Amino acid sequence: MTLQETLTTHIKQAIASLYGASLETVEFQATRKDFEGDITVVVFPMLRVVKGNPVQIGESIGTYLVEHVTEVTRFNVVKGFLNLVLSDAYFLSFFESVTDFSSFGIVPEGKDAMMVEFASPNTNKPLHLGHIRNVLLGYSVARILNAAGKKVYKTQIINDRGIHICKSMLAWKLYGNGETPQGSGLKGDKLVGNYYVKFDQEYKKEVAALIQDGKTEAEAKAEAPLLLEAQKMLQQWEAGDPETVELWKMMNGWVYEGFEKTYEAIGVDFDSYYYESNTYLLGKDNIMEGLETGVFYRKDDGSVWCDLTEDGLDEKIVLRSDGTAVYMTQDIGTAIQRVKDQPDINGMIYTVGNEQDYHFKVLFLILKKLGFNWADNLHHLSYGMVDLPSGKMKSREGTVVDADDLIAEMSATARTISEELGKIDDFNEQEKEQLYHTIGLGALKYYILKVDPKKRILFDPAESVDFQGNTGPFIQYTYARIMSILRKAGNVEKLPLESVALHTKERELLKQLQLFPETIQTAAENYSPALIANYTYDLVKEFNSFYQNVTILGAENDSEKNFRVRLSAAVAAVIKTAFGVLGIQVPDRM
RNA sequence: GGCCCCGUAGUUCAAUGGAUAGAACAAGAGUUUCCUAAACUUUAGAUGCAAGUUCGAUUCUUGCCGGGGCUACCA
Repeated sequence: MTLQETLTTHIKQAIASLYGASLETVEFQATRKDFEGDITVVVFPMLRVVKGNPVQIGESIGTYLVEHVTEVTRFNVVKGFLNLVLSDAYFLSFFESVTDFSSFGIVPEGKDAMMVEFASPNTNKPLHLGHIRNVLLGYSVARILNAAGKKVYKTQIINDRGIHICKSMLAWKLYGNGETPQGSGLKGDKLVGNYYVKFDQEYKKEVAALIQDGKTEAEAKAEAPLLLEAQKMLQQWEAGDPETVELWKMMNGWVYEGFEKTYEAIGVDFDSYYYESNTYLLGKDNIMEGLETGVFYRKDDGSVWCDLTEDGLDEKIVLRSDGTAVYMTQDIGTAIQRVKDQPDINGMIYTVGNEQDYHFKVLFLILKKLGFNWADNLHHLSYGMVDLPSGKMKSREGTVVDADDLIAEMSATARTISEELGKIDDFNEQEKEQLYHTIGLGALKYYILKVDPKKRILFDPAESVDFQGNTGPFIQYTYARIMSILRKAGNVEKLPLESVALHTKERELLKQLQLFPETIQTAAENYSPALIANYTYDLVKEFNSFYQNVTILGAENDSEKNFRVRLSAAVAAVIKTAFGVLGIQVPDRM
């Protein structure tokens, strides 16, 4: 039984015996720093069943608890807040009860499985800052769910077909002179992306020329020879024309090699891949079944729709009049296919930008209407756009922040700062590179993950990311400093804690540590890496305050020293776990 | 027009309906004979506007004002 449960039981008894009333629930919160106490009982809600002055009620409950609960040593009441002071023994026994802080808060993986989709790139251009936010969110949510006991499959759907892919293929064919990644030394995705930009440039020239000749803008855009040729290429691809398919395979292959390098640099991986070229015909059968059961209906022109007006949404088309699929058709089919492929999953998370909020609302509703029991466990992990000071990122115009460039820049910043500090001069070049990468990436990941996903991020590459204050490197630094203490402390055997009297700072640290398992659970329920990030920062602040105010290695006696070293080790272990679920590494030295 | 999201210090972010709205950066003032100063301590500074619900509202409701998005037989 947790302390909260114990307290709840006793408070209910107190209310029953003192006032003859019965309480449903008791509300707790952490005591604010300005007041004495560790845990606070909010009296106000009790006024519904107990008539009286909140302060008096608080006083009488407090008196009762001190008498009946050994962990409560004293109390004070401010307005309607009953602040309880807990005994040292309570905190120390919590500390003793955790045998291994490196797995503290982690729930062992159970059978309940989820699939998390993220990344979802197009194969006509490299990954950019927007993808980074997507990938970091998706990956850390996958890890958080896993830490909370779920089995998790990480997947992505790759948009590897369509007119936009044909555009870069066509441009390469016309202007490429057989350029290859091997020959040019360019990363495959970069090379292909260049031709996508090239297509747009040439296309714009053609459009301008046509307008010169007297066409309207709309006509010019529709009739430009390059576009017509790209459309023809798409038809050839769909018809299975060997030459086109061959070109498509080759260029996509280059892109995948490039993507893999980027994923490796970011430090993420996937368990499965879905390709749109395989899934774009899926879903039609499911539509036909839904037509029979009355979930969908057919209009006179032959198109098939789903009427969602009763649910406050519009009518949605799910099959064109010519019988071909739309985006929605595919997503319905893909979702169903995934459950077939991986029958143990009972829910999916889609990491996709918030411009598709409506699409997923509709998708989930349709799947529910189709009667799938897992449709209740679908979640759109929706996130805001990443904007630049110059405005929106547009890949066709080349105004994007490239993922690889950004990571390299972050490492370079880490290098500059580290070299100035000169703390790792004894590292060899390879070790240094590794460390700069860890720090630079840590800065980037933390910067993005600490923000509520719903909010837009304004990212200024020029100012780059800070390394001071509430940042990844600050937390990594604290970890490295603790590791240094532990190296100096040597092997520490556990001494009994009975003689230890808790310092205020030690109390605060223990309280913060205690919150970790709950934080993981809440983060998993809310799909929120930001909660973990902010928790970790609070823990680190607490540790730094402890570190500055208390001597660890030079403590007055052996048992104090022993306790402080073990406490530091516990903090380090929790930082490592917390950052682990965010997908951020921590260095032993920096 | 309809629907959705966001508006908190100069800036970037916090705050299960709870106490005097927390941090960080930038600005000012301090702290290193001592375990890594990428640190710590400290001063000043904010809920877009107006109503409502409540013992209590940054949080919930409504209206307005600002920013963004969706509203394709595109994906």
